Amino acid sequence: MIKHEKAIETLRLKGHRLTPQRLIVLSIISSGDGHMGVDEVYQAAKLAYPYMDIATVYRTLHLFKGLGVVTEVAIGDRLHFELTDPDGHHHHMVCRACNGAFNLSPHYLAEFRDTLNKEFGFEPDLEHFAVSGLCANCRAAEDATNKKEATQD
Amino acid sequence: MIKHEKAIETLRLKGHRLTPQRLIVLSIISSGDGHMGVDEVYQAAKLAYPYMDIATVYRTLHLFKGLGVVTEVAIGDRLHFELTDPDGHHHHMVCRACNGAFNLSPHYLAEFRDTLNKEFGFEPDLEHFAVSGLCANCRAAEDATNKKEATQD
DNA sequence: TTGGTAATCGCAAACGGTTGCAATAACATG
DNA sequence: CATGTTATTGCAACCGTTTGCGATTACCAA
Repeated sequence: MIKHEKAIETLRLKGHRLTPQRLIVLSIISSGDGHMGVDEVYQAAKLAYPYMDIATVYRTLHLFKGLGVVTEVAIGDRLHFELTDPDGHHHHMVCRACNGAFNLSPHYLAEFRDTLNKEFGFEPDLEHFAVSGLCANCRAAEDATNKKEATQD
Repeated sequence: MIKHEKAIETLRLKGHRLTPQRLIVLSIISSGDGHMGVDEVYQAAKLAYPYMDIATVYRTLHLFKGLGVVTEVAIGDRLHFELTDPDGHHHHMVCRACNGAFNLSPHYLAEFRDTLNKEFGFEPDLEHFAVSGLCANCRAAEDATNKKEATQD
């Protein structure tokens, strides 16, 4: 719970107000393990404070993100948030079949970033980075039932 | 306009119907150069066929995407579409400051994919891949006016 | 050419997420 | 502790995108 207090201090130092809503969202994110969907956070927050509004949840999460307290990761087409990892960032690989999320050490992205920097002067945003794809399990499963047809709406 | 006809044949072969709406969307995407925003496509389509609905545009683009006819690329938080490049894919770097999109040869992603494959057995979806970041111009501009405060909502 | 039928359409409502605005409340100051 | 200022809230409306549904229409077979 040290992170908790450090985040609160960050809030105060930057001149942001300490509202019950913010403390609730912070404690929910802190107590959950790993990334949480926005609605997960919202539902949990409503238990603690029934007037909680989804807009407040979004605003709070964006504020925390700007302060570096939480990290945003897009999983599928939904936003998820987790406490920023203090001992170095990690990234995610998200399987499009099973929706499983796997951590990816920044090491594997370092050379990619270097290349983009050198070749194009482009500085990629890798903090909030998730690579979509197929995990080893689902690849095996898909190879088994080998169907590759254009999906149709 | 060969792509055009090939795409039409793909539609028929897979058992999809050749509707005027689909042909219109196809010709718009074919005639535009590079990726187009959905609303761009929609507005152009309404000129050709005033009853065109935005839902139909989305459904058509998703169908084309499933067939490999067009490629989806998320720019900022909006979807864009372009004719699938037949001579090898390319990817995009999108600047978060100026929203400019720069093409990225697949070569620069190849080693990244190889690493993920080898280390994790993970096969990334790099077809519809855009790297967000800061382009060389905007980095220079940002260095000049050196402000780095937590953004606030 | 004429049906029959299922894919596709247009519409409207819903989704996840964002934003404008008036009311509220956190904090500083006296 | 009372007061003023201003950030923050809850609400409702909006955005881009998706989806359910009844009406339409492309396509196939007769």
